[in-house]
Amino acid sequence: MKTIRILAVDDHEMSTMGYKFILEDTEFDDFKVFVDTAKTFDAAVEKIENSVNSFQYDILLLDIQLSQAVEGPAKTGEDIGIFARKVIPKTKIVFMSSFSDNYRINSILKTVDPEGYMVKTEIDQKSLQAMVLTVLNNPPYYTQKALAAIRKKMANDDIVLDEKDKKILHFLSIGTKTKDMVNHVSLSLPSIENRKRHLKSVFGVEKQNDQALITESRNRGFI
Amino acid sequence: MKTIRILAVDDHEMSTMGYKFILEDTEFDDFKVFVDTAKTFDAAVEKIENSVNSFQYDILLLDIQLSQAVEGPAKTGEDIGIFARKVIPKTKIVFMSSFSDNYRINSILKTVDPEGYMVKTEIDQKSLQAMVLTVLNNPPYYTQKALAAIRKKMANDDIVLDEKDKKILHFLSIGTKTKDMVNHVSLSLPSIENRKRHLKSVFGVEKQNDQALITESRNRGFI
DNA sequence: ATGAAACCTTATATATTCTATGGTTTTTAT
DNA sequence: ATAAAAACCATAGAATATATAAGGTTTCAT
Repeated sequence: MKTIRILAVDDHEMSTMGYKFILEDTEFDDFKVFVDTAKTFDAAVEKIENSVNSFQYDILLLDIQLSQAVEGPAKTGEDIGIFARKVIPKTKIVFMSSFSDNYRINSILKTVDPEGYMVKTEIDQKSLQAMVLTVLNNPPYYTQKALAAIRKKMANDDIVLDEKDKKILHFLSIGTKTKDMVNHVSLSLPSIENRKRHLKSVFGVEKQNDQALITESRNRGFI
Repeated sequence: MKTIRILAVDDHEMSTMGYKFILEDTEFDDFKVFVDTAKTFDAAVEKIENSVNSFQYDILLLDIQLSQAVEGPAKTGEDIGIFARKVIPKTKIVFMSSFSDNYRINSILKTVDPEGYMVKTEIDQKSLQAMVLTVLNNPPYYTQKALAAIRKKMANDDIVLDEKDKKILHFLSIGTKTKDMVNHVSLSLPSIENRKRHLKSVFGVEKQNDQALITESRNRGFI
């Protein structure tokens, strides 16, 4: 019988062990599953590299946030995904993330375009099994919370914000004063005001205060 | 026991009857289902209007293409959805469509943002029942083919085309010659050439012919 | 009441995009 | 193989949109 090889990457050993026990104990029709695990970015990359010229994993289960071994730029599950797409493009990638916020999901769906995205609170035995089957045969597999975020994005797909708009929204959301934004956004004060006005009109909160703008951008998944 | 009221709109009576028989025969835990049907745009709108000040439907099942009663601008299920969102915003809307092309799905997801989208070839008893439950309790519900289209869109979300770009791609795909496009796009010939060049660079098919551009835009779900 | 920040307006400057023109290369039909 | 048609490319000037500077008004907190 065919063996499906899975590599589960998560700094919480309990998670990877959970995936391993559940999936290896499941009786699939056409195959059995073997789950390999890795706890760090480096360990995961090494296992992937070793697999390139031999068996190659069928599925990668990636947590997004991994604890850092050394100081420096954060090495996340997203980076593992980007790396894996290059060296083993045929391997299916599924993110297992505690993040259900739109911003993060949107980012992952663009940079890696994974075959699956599961929000951790929605993972259980049944969904894990369904995920494996769907990802292998007829991707993608998204859990409900991921789907809800995706739906929001699709509904607001006509609204396009450039980097400056996003920065303005971000600084606004953390309470930065408009006049202080010139230090962060590389635009003149009137331009920033102008863009804020424009954003308010785009989000349908004309003539309302900044709080309304922040709330609405959050609702639509832009912050 | 609570009754869930559904209005199914489709010009093929076989479809609406199928939904009716299956759903009314299903034993749901907390409710039973009553399915009303309509075969035309006008009949559907009338039933919706009549419901506004009385029971109000819980779910609308809408086919996109409806046969035309009179000549004139096509009145589609999409229009019914837009109308329903205005007069009965709390009613859940699900499209039951033969279209699985990206363009159509993307459009619907923006204009109506329905709680569900089912591609007809994927509809069966089980999926119908799951759809009702999901849409009522935890939307959205999309079938796999719809999901595949949505995934494509999300992965290419950074590429933004305006109306003129879309027209150029469309006319290109139906074999219109570049020089003839000036009659359709309201741009000068050099501008069209320029946009084509730009599109090719955006889609990563620089220095290749138009066929490559068309193929790539199709792959990414823009045509 | 007063100062600070936010908000708005107008004129000018800057940048982007479109067009017109004229050329070169590629394709197509004979 | 060759001539005509279409596609492709480059440049300069026109049109459009966006940013800035300067100055005024409104709003809010103390």
